[in-house]
Amino acid sequence: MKRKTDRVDAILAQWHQERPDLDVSPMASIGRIRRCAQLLQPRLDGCFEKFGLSSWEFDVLATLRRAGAPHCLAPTALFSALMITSGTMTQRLKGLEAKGLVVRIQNAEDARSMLVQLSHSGLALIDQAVTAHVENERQILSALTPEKLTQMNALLSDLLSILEPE
Amino acid sequence: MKRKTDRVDAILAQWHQERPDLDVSPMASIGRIRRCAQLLQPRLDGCFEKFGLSSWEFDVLATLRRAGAPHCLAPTALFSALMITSGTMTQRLKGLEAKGLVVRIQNAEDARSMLVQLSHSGLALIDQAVTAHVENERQILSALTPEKLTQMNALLSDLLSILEPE
DNA sequence: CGTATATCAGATAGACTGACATTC
DNA sequence: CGAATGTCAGTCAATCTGATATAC
Repeated sequence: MKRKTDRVDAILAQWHQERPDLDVSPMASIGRIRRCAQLLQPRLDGCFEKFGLSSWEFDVLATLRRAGAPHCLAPTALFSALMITSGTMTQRLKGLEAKGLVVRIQNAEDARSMLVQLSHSGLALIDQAVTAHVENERQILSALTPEKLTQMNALLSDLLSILEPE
Repeated sequence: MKRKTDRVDAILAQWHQERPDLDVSPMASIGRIRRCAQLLQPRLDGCFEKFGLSSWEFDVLATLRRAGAPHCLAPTALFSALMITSGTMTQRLKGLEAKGLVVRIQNAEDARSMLVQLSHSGLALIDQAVTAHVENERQILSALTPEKLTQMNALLSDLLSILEPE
């Protein structure tokens, strides 16, 4: 049984026609990963918006939440985890603090460093948002069988191991 | 044989610890797709830069190149294919025209419409860049077996069919 | 002294919206 | 006239860089 063709197939066919000298097969996997991510983004954003959050706001709050009680991390830990620069982190935290979702407290053990902590409302909000987010993701994936998802995870994990800085 | 754990596994473990009430399994697939795309981006950009191109410049030129001789499309066709607004397309074309990579010509069949065409240097550049791009992608994927790539394509294609607007 | 932490100001790149003129 | 095409000006959100102050 042949699978349905998607737009990446159409692009590959065009390249094959125009550049028969090239073996463009690597475009198939990488193109699909990128296109999936691109199409996923607005679907996820739609859920975040219901909680007044943007994607990056969700990321910061979720990172703090995952860290466990007392839900605080230093800015350095945050921007390292989120793969952004320190200056960007400062900007993000300013915004989240203005919304009352995080508070900045002094780090008793190192006066250079701050600790960013989820506020009560920040904690309550991210807990609700994560619940909805996972449900949204579940809904998006509901058309795929558990077996396929398991396979996909294993394969993507292989790729991720290659891509991740060691 | 168990697969190597990646950072997504670590995130899932944190969520399991902190929110045992949630079944976060959908995060595994979607998280990996997004993280792969995120890590892939700079790897691809690095190749484009060798040709003085940004990612979006490459996208526009590649779309024109794939269309086949005479390598011209209307702006409307371009921004639809690239999923951006018309205003953004105008900006992009202005930049590419300034670099001499495309030319704008009148559409003889519809005076409202323009045709954007690859210039000689634009064609030569994108042909070189695509060759290098595919080789770069091939190198990135070289650690995965052809069988795994085939499986991954089939699974991602299933997901893409769900995500793509019909 | 040299390194690490965090912040800030300024610059930048990229995108979007809404108004517009033109043509179908 | 209503719809479509492309352009433009203006705005915006998000990022980065480099300089700075402080503390280890």
